[in-house]
Amino acid sequence: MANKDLVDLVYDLVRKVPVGSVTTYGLIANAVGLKSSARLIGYIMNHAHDAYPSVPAHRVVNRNGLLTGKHHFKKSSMQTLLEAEGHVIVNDQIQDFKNKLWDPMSLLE
DNA sequence: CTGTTGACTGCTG
DNA sequence: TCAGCAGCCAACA
Repeated sequence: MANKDLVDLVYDLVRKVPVGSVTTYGLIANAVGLKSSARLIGYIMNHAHDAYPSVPAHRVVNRNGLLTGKHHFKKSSMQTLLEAEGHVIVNDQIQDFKNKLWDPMSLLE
């Protein structure tokens, strides 16, 4: 098992986010060891469109549960995708966000 | 090689 | 409570 690039590691982690749950940039950054570099996650997710298999970037939001990256979804709206998975979006924000939040560290443990 | 940018977060005033 | 600033790391010009 060769060491993957940081980008691939983030992709793989996001793909493992369970349906009906969401995670945050900060938690992902922490899970890959970057801890304070949530911005990198955002930058990496920008490239996620070119990643294969496709990365469910719509399950990744900022720590407030706000759909900060929805503007980057060209085909389908981020909100639509989340609602299709059972999430409730109001004012670009996930309702009951804390209850739906999934910590990637729990997978690594 | 150097500087800028970015789907963020946390602290400080 | 709200607004502003600094920090973090990688990719691109």
